[in-house]
Amino acid sequence: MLKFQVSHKDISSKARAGKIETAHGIIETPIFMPVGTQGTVKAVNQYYLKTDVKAQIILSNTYHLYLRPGPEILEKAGGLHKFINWEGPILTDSGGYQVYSLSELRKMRTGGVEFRSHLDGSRHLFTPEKVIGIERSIGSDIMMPLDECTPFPCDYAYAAKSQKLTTRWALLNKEAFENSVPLYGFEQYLYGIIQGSIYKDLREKSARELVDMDFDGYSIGGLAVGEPAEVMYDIVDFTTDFIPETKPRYLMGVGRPENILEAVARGVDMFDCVMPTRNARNAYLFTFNGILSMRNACYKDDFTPPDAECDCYLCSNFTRAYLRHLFIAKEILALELASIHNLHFYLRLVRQAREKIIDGSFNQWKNKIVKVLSININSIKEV
RNA sequence: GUGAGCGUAGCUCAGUUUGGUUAGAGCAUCAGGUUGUGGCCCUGAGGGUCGUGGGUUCAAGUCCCAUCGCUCACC
Repeated sequence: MLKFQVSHKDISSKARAGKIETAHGIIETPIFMPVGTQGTVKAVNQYYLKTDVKAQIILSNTYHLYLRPGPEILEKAGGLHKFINWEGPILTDSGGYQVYSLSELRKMRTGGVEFRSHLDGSRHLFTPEKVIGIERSIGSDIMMPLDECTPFPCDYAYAAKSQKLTTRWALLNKEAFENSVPLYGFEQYLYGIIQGSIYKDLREKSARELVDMDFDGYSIGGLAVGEPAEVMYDIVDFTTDFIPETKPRYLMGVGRPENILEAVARGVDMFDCVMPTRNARNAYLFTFNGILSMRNACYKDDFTPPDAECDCYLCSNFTRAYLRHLFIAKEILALELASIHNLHFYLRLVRQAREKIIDGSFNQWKNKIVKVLSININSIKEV
């Protein structure tokens, strides 16, 4: 069983601070996991990931790694950690999200999902057993089971049917997990993914069924797919009550900085999202004073750091004018610098959240900071 | 000098044959978006004396004349 210890609880919210112990290190929660779909956090090398971003765990993707480079290569390499030279923990998503996001290419079957590769059109079948096998080849510390991520909006009948399917698959995932062994000499763990769209009775049913199966942790999936943020918060708040306090809770694919803080307040411990890295590649910087859109012309001759209060590699060495120039010129360095900054920001955000939980001031701090996080700094300048 | 071709948005060009709503596209510029990631993609905006001048016509980017500029070929 995965070791997880909750050390502090916030008084005025459901926020908690804890530690997850894996073979590749301890993860202090709440935590944000940078997304490295194909065995690389896009545009950020492992050195900066460790030293500047201070990532404690990264996420990778079973679907993408299965198609390329393939499980055989990963096994020959001695697992993903060795292959990519990342010593810290790794969590793998199962491909359940790709079932949703690449939905034109797939067909749901009772036993699994049949899909066509987005790379070459070849046909493949993912079953719970197969996915666990691939995740054994990858050697991720924390594995996600195959699930179905429902879209939004999603009618009740489909959500109910899908939730039932995800639960059935969860059982098969668990069996496959228990009937297989790690390939690289260290323990791997398996979470359960709670589905049920925006319907509370389905969320409760899903949570209860999965908790009965006793997973190492519990993910909340199928959110942040287009529903209003308030609906997401409400479902998260409702769902975390059904997850044992002694298990880590992971809100998949979330989100904006303010989404993360609101979810921490509702009892979530783990997050991942493409936003800091994808938006970085689109010149969108997060800061504790708001958002900077670095392509904006107003930064053409702004020779101040992107965020004067940030000590990341970008902000302690370069100016807004230079970064804007790099983006306009489509230089690779722009993507790297902005990605480092945004990840640095996200990890600093959850680290601060943890500190505030520990010293008992989380909720007030959260309410104050959420207000400024989504402000566009450029629009303030013009007012 | 002679002949031919070309001048339409910042750039590259459609549209001219057969005159007919408010002259378009791609790129660029400017501004938004992006939630278990394809640097992709999506949305919106600004930008035009159709080289210039005259003529024909109800109507000209389109037809006619002149003129200026550029390119190529030949002297």
